[in-house]
Amino acid sequence: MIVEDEPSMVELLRYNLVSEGFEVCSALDGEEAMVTIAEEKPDILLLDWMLPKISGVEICRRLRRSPEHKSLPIIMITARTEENDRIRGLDVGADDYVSKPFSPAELMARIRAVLRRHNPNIGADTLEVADVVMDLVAYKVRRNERDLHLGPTEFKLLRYFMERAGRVLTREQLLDGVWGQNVYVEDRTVDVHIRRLRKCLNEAGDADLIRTVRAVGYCLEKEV
Amino acid sequence: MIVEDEPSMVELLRYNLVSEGFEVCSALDGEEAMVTIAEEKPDILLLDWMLPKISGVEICRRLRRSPEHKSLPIIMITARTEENDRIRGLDVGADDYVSKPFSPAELMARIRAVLRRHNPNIGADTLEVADVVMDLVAYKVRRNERDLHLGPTEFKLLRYFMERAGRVLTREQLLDGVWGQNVYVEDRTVDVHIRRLRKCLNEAGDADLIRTVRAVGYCLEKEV
DNA sequence: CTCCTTTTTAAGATTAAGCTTAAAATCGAG
DNA sequence: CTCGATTTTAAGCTTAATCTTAAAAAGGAG
Repeated sequence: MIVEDEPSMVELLRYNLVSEGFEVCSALDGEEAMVTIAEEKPDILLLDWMLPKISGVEICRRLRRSPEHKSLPIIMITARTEENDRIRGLDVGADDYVSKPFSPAELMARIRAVLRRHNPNIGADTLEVADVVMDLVAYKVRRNERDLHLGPTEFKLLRYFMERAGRVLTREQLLDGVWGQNVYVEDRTVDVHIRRLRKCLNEAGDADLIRTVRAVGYCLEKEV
Repeated sequence: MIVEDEPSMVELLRYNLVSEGFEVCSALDGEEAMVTIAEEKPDILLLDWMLPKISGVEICRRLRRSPEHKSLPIIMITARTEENDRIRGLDVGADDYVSKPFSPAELMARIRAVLRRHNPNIGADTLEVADVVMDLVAYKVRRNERDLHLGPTEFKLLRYFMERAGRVLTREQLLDGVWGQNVYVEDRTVDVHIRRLRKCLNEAGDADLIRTVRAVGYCLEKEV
């Protein structure tokens, strides 16, 4: 998520991020940012130091105080190099700082570094849970050196699970996350796709990685 | 529980709360609120300042007077920032105040803060009592490094106990809290589930954590 | 110690949830 | 437009969990 008041900068960043495979959302000022963060639940924040209404510094402070965003990775974008020392001095809890002007390549590198440090799964071009490896660039999934052939929905479903391994997800959450918010399909549909996903994953007689939690939903086990 | 007359606001709040793992109910005006509070017994109230029929302020006052809702946590949602000081001045006994417009993230943070202050167990994603650990995210329970397999009702029952460890709970309270208000089942049914829960908990020959209090109910011991 | 109350236990009936299958509907490539 | 692949729905099947019942055991008062 980009928080930045200058539209041209937003577009520059968005272009670079999207072409690296990220999903991007943005906010133009601090107030909008707080709302959007809650709605979109970003995995990382690119936060401009200077912002209308609530300043970047203030957003950072607020986020660090809130329990569920305490560990949201933040990269601050600051205006001039000379200010850097001062900024780092009055550390507001950002994970990294980048000063304008910066090269997109450098920013991408820093983003990946911060994401990797925080959660090795997000932002990587490959997800790993138990003995399953998902290559997000090649759109391939392997388990135990065996290539799996998944349909589009099974792929998205497995990806959603792998990004949230160890959490029980309700059918409703899965429908929201995998199918989309305003799509109306039956709960039972999830069961069918779970079944297909299981079939592929456990083809070689491996243990079932997807745990059914009766009356709640399903969970991808972190470990075999 | 949300008490708010504007449906779009109710939906926004409900969406955010549900995706954070809360169970949500709501009322559209003060009269309905008083009834629903009695029926649903919420753990916390989000209360709009301005409401048709009985105002939010009045509800707050009434609740604070009533013995069984004296300590029900309340977060007031007020219309404008400028009024805040005045409102806080004529304190009606709410635990916190949030002014519109607010970010859902901020509200969630405040909810968790108020809940934590009131009962450190509710709203947390893991419960610990004696040597039992319940993971509410993964829906797993362990005692002494041993994974327990509980059915849905046993799980909910144990959760209810753990959130109220050390208190004796009547069968009626358990039925209300675990089964729900409008469900009609026999008292004896509780016994059977208690038995099943005990069976799982004490499988490895551990001490019985659930104490029977004759003619009253059951209690989960805080310590072994 | 005895009797009455309450709880525990066990077993069977019922209900609910999830799984499987197949057919209908939809989507997308050629 | 057509065909094949994928997704969705619906129905019946299977299994698990729940509730009830009733008998056995335990607890407490007199």
